[in-house]
Amino acid sequence: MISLTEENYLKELFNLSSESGEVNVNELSKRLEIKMSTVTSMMKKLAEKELVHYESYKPLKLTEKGKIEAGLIIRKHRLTEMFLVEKMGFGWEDVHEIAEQIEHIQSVGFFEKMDEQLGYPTIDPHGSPIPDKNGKIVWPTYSKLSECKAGETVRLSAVINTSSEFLKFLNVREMKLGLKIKIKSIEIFDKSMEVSYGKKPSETLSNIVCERLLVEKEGRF
Amino acid sequence: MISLTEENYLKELFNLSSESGEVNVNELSKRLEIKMSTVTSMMKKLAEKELVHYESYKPLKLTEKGKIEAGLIIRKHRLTEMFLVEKMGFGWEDVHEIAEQIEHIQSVGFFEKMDEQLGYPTIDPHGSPIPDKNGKIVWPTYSKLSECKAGETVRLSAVINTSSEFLKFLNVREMKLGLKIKIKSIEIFDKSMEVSYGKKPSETLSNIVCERLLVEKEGRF
DNA sequence: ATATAAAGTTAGATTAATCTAACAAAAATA
DNA sequence: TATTTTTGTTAGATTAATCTAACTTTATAT
Repeated sequence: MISLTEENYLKELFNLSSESGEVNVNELSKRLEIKMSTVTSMMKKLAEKELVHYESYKPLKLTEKGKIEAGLIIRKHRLTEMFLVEKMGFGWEDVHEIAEQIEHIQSVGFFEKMDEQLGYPTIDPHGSPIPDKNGKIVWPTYSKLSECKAGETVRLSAVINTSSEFLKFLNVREMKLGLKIKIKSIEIFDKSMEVSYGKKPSETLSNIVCERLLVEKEGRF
Repeated sequence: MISLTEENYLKELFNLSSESGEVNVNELSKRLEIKMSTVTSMMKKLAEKELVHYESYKPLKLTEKGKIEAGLIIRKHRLTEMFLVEKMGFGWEDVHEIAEQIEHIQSVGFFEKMDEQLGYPTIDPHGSPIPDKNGKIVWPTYSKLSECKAGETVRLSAVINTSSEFLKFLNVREMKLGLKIKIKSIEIFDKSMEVSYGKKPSETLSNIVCERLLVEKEGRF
């Protein structure tokens, strides 16, 4: 049995390793807001349970079993977010906090019903892929908007940061997933971008923002 | 702040006192499947927090504050059960276990959305009243079917036991809330009742069952 | 009314999850 | 390379929630 606390460690390990590859105790500690000493002892416990490969002073790694368990928790989180947006009328900026709690509900039927009612979605409201019933996840090949070139037209496919402040920022600018964005020019000095999209003929997006927007390049035709 | 564990004690205290009036440590202990010694120490803790009136060897009583807090938890439980049945397609026999978990979710918006989508319901799928936003509850004046007389026609308004076995028993017999039931006769020996309802011209219900069915007497006309 | 049973309490131990403080290893820098 | 900083570990304490075992109070039954 995996405790709620252990679930949180597994989930953050999973998230951190998809973001930054290698995960160390310090990073995990900061992310969970739990002291390093506590993280170390929890890693030993999770290693006992064969959910984590742990060696002193080495980077942390989930075992295959750990990845699956983490994937299943993230599946519950993302299905919940989708349900909250699609079926309950929440904005994408309000769902994270609730999903953080509902992801720990133990009930196969509950999440199966959500999945079914949503028509078996594969991405959540922020564009992140939803792991399948076996906990497996496939990340589509998105690029950061910040890495695109002037003149390109791209489609907004996901957002990296799901903080409600960032999402509200996007709301104000009428930016949502699926939006077609044209990159008009890039300021070399600060890498800010002048773009057009929807009804907006010209908006400037800072590099900080562009780093957090994932896009797909439009087939040229 | 009230912990999840404390919430469970408050809720069971509330439920037991509406069922049986006075609540003692032993009953609460059995209901929560927690040893009496643990219950005693938790009662002292809840008394510290002014949620329970506690005196050694005396029956347990919620304070006004404790009743409100308990009412708010039960509100979340019953709104959830209603949501699961009405909006997610669960049967009334499957919702208790899930609601036991979701009742602990901390999010005002989540339960407000449920309430709104359900049209501000006042009873849950088992006929129990849903406490209002202030944690206040009003029990309608139901009678037990077992206390009715032969010849009476009554309407099934609530079920006392929400165990999935009992509810499945009712499902098999096509009994659901709102059903009009005619009491044809009562067997004096074991107090079982011969009744008719819906498409069933004659069914026998044991006293055990009749004790768990709450009904409203139909206005005679 | 006294003995027995049931209910309730107290003391002390246990477990999970956390912390602080001291120490050790690894990485960065002078 | 030697020193300093950062990162990681260990040891020991703390808190919440639980338990067992011993004891006490209240209720029940002869």
